[in-house]
Amino acid sequence: MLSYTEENHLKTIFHLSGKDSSSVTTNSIADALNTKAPSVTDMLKKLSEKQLISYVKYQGSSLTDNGRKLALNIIRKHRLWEVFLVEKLGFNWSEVHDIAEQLEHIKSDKLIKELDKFLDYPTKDPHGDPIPNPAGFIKYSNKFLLSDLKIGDKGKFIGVKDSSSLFLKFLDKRKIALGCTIKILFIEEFDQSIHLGLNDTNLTISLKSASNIYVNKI
Amino acid sequence: MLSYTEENHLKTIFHLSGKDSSSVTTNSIADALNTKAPSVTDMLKKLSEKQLISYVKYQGSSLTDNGRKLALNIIRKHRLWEVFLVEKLGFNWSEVHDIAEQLEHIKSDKLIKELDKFLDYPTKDPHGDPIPNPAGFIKYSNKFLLSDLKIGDKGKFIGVKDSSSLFLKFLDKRKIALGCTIKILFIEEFDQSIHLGLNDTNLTISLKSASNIYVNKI
DNA sequence: GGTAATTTTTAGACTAGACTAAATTTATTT
DNA sequence: AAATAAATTTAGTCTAGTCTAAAAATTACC
Repeated sequence: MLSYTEENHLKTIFHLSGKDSSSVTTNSIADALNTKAPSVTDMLKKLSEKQLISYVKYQGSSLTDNGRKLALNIIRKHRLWEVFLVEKLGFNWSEVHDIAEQLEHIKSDKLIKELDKFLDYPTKDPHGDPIPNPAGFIKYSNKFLLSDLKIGDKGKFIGVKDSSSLFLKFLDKRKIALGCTIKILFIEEFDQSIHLGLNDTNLTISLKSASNIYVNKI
Repeated sequence: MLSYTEENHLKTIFHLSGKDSSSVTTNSIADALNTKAPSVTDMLKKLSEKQLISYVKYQGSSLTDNGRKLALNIIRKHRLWEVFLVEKLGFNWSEVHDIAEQLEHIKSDKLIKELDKFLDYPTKDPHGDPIPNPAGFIKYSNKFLLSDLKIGDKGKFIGVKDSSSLFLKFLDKRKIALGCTIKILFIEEFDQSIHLGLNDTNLTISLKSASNIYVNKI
């Protein structure tokens, strides 16, 4: 049985690792968890003993198959609860993270099984991220921030990061709607503002706005 | 912000206190929480410092108004989650306690507000116990175990403690159904078996069975 | 390739919560 | 009312998780 803290470390290592399960530095974990490096070092030793990560002093850590499976189970729980909060309780996307952060640690396999059924087996959370299946398989999405695309790239608008009504109005005014296709035409060197092609029209948005828009690369 | 352990102590003191908020012994708390007396003593000092209980060395503890309010809020959360598990996720009464025991500690006022609305403002949990309102008011029920009634008492059958299918079949066979009125006719001195009046017929059940049946005294 | 800067680990201390064993207070019994 | 029993608290120890400061290893740079 893993502790709250052990679970959070596993989850964080997974998130920092990326698709290739690459090695993660101690400091990056500490930053992500709002804790200090020595605390993380202690935990890395512990998780290594339990064979959930492979850890080489001074060289970083990566999840073992077992650790990865556990991490994905926590992420599965987190995302299912997010769906519940948004779909059933009427929460906004932006409000659910902190609550799901607590709910993900509730221990009951049956609870998650029944919740999954109750939600009708969703495959994505409210932010568009894929929900791992019970066996720990995850279908990686090709979700990117619009600001991370290069000139010539195309993406389909699937979500926002900051869903304040101010930003949603901003999108509305420019006719940027969920599902529409966006093409990067040009990026200003000076301020990284982006010229987009959208529905046969062109427009320009700031880096700040582009950093709030998620797209599936196509 | 209270810790998991502080919350559990408050809740336990409430449950042991009864309607009159009477004083509770250190050992009884330790027993209820499956811990040892010295651990409880430490916590009593802490809760006393926070003005959540009044604690006199060697004399026992009782909740202050503030502590009572916090305890009732935890109980409110516990019971709302139980309703959710049974009504929405299809759990059986007997399975929900341990999970609700975890869920009751999730911290988010909005979550409970929305859950309450989603469940359509229930007033009782699946075991028939009243759900305190958001202000910390609880309508005490007159729920008793059938085995605690005296000769001549009458009760309305509202629930069972052990809801194993074996026991439910036992009730079925004797036509003891939710809502029916039961009168205590006589109690055998030798083995405390109970002679009941039920729908114009009489029957006898054992103490063990009577200890599994909840009624509202009428 | 040696020195400086950075990262990471070790060492040692702290807190919350738990325990055992011993001491103290309260209750019971004769 | 003294002696014994029971309940409760104190004293001291342990673990998990956290931290700061110092030491060690790695990386970067001239």
